[in-house]
Amino acid sequence: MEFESPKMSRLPTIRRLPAYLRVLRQLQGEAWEHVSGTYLAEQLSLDPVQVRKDLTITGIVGTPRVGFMVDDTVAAIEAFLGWQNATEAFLVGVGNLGTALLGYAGFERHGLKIVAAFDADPAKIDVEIHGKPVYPLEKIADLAARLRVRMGILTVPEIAAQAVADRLVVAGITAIWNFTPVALKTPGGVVVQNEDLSCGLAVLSAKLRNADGS
Amino acid sequence: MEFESPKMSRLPTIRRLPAYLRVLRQLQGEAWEHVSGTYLAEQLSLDPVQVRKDLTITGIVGTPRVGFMVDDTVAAIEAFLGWQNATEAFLVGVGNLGTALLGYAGFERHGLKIVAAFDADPAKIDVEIHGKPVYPLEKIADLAARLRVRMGILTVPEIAAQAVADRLVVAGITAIWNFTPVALKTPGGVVVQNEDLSCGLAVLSAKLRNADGS
DNA sequence: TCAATATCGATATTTTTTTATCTATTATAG
DNA sequence: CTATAATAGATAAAAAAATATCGATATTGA
Repeated sequence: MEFESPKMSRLPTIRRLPAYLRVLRQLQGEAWEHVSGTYLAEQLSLDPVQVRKDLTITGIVGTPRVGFMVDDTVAAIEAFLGWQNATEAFLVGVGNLGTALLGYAGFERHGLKIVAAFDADPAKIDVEIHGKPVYPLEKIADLAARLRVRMGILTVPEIAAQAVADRLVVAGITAIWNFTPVALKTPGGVVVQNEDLSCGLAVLSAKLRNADGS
Repeated sequence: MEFESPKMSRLPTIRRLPAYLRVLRQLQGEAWEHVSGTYLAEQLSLDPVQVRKDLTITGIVGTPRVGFMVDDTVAAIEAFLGWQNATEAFLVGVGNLGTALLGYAGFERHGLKIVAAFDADPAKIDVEIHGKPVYPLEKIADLAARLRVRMGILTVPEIAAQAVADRLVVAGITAIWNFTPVALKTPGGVVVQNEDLSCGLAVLSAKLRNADGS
């Protein structure tokens, strides 16, 4: 017999949780008490069975003929993702994309708080961008240790990606949100989430070519 | 017996194609003639069998003991994705993220050319951002028809997402790259690719919580 | 109280994706 | 010219995910 690990992978499920959360928060604003999986499914163009199955990963249970308690479900998803209290993060690479992410207020609703940014370009140092201070790369290790920051957001040019990632790892960063297209090599124990825009563009291109190509 | 459609879905495969392309282009720069699936797999931390299987979707064939012709493989992937000649696109919503995307030069290597931007805010109209003109939303339909643009990049605030998407569809746009977290309702025949950052953040959060939580 | 219905949760089935195994081919070395 | 090793490609197996089915339960209205 095999013990059930409290959480197997279920990556597709995890990717859908923020969508549930978004709808649920809106319902909170409208003072709903309960919501059915069927309703969530309709809002998100998903299958009701899939919604219910996804929600089980958080441990929440619904009641027949009633649905799920809205507040409890929000709490369960947030707890599952660790979004109740914000994770502090560094952002490295204050280019177009890095600047945009620094200015995105929505992260705070997603348990993420960017506390400092870093860049190799001296011209960008010591100015604040969207209220966040920008430091030279050399300060990463020192600040990471002092502020106990463990997450890094990587928005540097492709050519610098691996070197900066190495620097983050040395500084004790254990989670990297990688916006470069580079497949980073990191030691075990460091988790990396790749966010390569070209993947999505490829899917869209393929769909488009297939939709009108034939 | 069942006919093989020339391309079944194979979405995960399609998402990996840009990564192969990136490595292959680098090899082109170093004047490699051939490359083995094994080498590509190493570079991208993938399984060699998966690489070979993925590449078959493009129709490219390799030769034993040699591998794949680099130039031919690049051409095959680009042809499969329709990236040989650029698709022209509109971008709607010139906020932080929209501005960043307007400034991203890499799209041109991915068969995408943003030809115009749109925004609801009068203060943003009639200025160029990263060399791209910004027009009011009202001009979408007219310009889409005249320039025969079929792809729209959606970077508006969540609250405006569905309305703007509707406007794009009316204007004849058939492909929407959706950077809002909204599950858009669109008529059949319109392809939508969602690029919700919070999905990736959720995965990273779950991995992180799981890595040190236990 | 009782029947009807909406809804959850569990189980089963199908589909998709990944991984493994095996065979055939071809460049290279002897 | 032959043996060997690296590699593609096909087939099969395993794992993961999506989808369907069914029984149980709680609310509603008669």
